[in-house]
Amino acid sequence: MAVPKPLDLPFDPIARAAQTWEARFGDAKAMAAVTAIMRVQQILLAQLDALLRPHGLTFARYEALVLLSFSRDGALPMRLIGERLMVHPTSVTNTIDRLEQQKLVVRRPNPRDGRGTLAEITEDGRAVMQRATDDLMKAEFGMGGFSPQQLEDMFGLLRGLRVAAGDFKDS
Amino acid sequence: MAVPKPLDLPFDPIARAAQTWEARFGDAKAMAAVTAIMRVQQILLAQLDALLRPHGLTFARYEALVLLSFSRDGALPMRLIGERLMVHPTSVTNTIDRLEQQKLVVRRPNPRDGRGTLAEITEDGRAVMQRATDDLMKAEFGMGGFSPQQLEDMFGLLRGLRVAAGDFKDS
DNA sequence: CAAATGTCAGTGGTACTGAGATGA
DNA sequence: CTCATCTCAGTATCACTGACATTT
Repeated sequence: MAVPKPLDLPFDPIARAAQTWEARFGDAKAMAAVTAIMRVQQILLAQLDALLRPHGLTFARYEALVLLSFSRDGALPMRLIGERLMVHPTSVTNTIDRLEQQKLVVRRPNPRDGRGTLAEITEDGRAVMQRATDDLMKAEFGMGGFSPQQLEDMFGLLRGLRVAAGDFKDS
Repeated sequence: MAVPKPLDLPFDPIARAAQTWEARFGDAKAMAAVTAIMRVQQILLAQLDALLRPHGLTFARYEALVLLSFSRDGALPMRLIGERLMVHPTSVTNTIDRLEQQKLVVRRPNPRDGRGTLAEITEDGRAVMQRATDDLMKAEFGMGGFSPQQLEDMFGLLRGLRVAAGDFKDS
């Protein structure tokens, strides 16, 4: 996925849609916020994937590598990976399949559960993850335009929605 | 896409990853904000698609219908649709293809440009759009947990990133 | 036995590249 | 002629359903 080309419209297309919406349907704040989130996610994902492509990674695979590298012995059950990354079990299978083909991860049976499989990051995997992380941090994850306070504000605002969706129990 | 099942983790998986990240790589605010945006987009899209499925729509197709219904005579050039919705030309073709199969939109040549094609919303299309909109507004676009002020704050924060990405010129 | 774990096959949606037809 | 518009074929990625084998 390439970085979206600048459109350079002379107006904000979402704000314009919101104006018409107000006149037609009423309050447009929720609609405008949702549309903006969708658009920003698309922009960020395109930027991150462009940064990660030279390393042979997508953002989803990168996240899996980071998670594994953070674990005690570099290995986690498939089930747990899906839980932490909040993705569907079949998506975990797919992600780990690809990482395994790239030799960044190996599968081995879970010694503590005959049903289970562990995904374990390899030395290659750690090296690729480190180089990719350097690039992402240099690019500030595409969030260079924001102050530390704004980043915290955004995380805080979004946290409410994640709790409401049942991702985790608020504590 | 179904609504993601509640995971009900006893902790915030993104916050936990950010903790480890701080210790390992340094400042994690950008990474945490990006990950939260990705997750929230996924949650919202799943909710909206679930609301729209009974109407035979996805969010992308719904947005196209709304845009067309807002236009002066219910018809717009394909090129303009892509510009306003900020999607790739081939994605516009795909979206309009499906809406046309559902008889919610018809294509006709652009009388003012022999190269161009207009997509025009049908009466069926307007009716489906209206019913879908009623449902989405009842569900507050999945943003029921936020105050009007919070919705504006979120839109304002995200606006900066959209301008930086070149979506439109700040005015 | 029921429940959990993981995989596989298949479907549907999105985003893109590259090529090509047509017309401004 | 060049450029813009649109479509098509093909690729990659992702999320999901339903079915299944295996083990707890």
